[in-house]
Amino acid sequence: MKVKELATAADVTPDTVRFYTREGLLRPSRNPDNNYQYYDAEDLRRLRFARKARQLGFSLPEIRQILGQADEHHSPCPMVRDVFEQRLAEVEREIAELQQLRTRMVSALSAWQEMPDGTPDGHTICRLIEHWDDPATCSGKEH
Amino acid sequence: MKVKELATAADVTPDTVRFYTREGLLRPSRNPDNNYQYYDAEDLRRLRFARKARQLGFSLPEIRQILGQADEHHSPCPMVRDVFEQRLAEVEREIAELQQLRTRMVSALSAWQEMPDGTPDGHTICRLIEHWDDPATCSGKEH
DNA sequence: TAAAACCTATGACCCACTCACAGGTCAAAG
DNA sequence: CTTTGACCTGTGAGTGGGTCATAGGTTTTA
Repeated sequence: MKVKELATAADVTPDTVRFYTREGLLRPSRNPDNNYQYYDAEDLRRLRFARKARQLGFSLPEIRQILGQADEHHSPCPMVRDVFEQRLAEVEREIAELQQLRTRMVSALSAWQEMPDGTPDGHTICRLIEHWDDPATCSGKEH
Repeated sequence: MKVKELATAADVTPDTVRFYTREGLLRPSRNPDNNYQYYDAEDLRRLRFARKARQLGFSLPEIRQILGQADEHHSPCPMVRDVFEQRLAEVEREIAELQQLRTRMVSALSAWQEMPDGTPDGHTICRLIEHWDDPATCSGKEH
C-alpha cells in the first residue's frame, strides 16, 4: 500500500500517515527506484491501534512505547492499564478546571448585565474585567 | 520598575513579562545606557488586566485588541461582551468533549477488568485497546 | 573587588498534527 | 507521445502561551 491507500484504510489524512512514519510509529519499506514508501498489513494494524489509543487519551510517546514493548514480544497491557488510569485522573482534573472556569465566566456574565460600558480614562481599561473579583485567586496552580 | 519588580507586583514570572513585552501588550521605556526596560504604573495596570482577562478565557490576540481599543479611547466593553460569550460557548463545548472522553475511558476501564493481559502474537498488539469499540465513531469531528 | 542577582536577545521546546512549497513519478486519456 | 491530474518526496513553518537554556552584559551587595 502507498501512503494514500493506507490513510484511506485507516480513515486519516495522508499527512498523518507521513507524520506517524516520521515519528517512528510506522515502518514502511522503500522502493529504491522512486523512493516511495510502501506499507503492509502490519502497518495498518499499528496505525489503527494508534488511532484507537489516541481516542482513549494516550499520547504519541506513550503509543510509541507500547508499540515498542509489543515489538519485543512483551505484553504492553500492564503498562496500558497503568498509563490509562493516570490519564483518566488527568482528564477528570481538566474537566474540574474547565467547570471552574465556566462558573467564573457565568458569574462574570451575570454581574456584567447591570454594568454599563465605560470609556477608558487612563485609570481603567474595561471595568467589566478589572472590577471582576476572581473567586479562585487563593487556589493553587495546576498542570 | 524593572522587569522583576513588575513581575513580582503582578505575580507572574519575569519570563512572562518579557514575553508580553515582545508581544506588544506592554510598552516599557528604555534606558539608553544599559538597554534595560523600565515599566510604569500603566504597564502594571495593563499586565494585571491581561492576567485577569486570561483567567476569564481571553486569548492574547484578543487582549491585544482590547488594549488597542482602549489606547484609542474607544470603549472595549462591547467587544469584551461579544468575545466573552463566544468563549463561554467554546468552553462548554470543551467540557462536553472531555466528559465524552471520560465516559469512553470509564467504560473501557470497566470492560478491561475482565480481560487478561495478552502477549503480542503478530495479529494483536494489545487486546485492551484493539477490542475496544469506540462509542463515538459516528459523531462528527470538532474544534 | 568579587560574587550574587539582576538584565539583554535569541531560539528551542511542549503537543499533535496541518498546511505550504518545490519538485519528482505515474496512470490514463487525448 | 504528450498532457493532465493525482499522487509521491522532504523540509520547514504554524498553531497557543508561555518556559527554559544559552551566552553574554550590568548593577547591587558584602
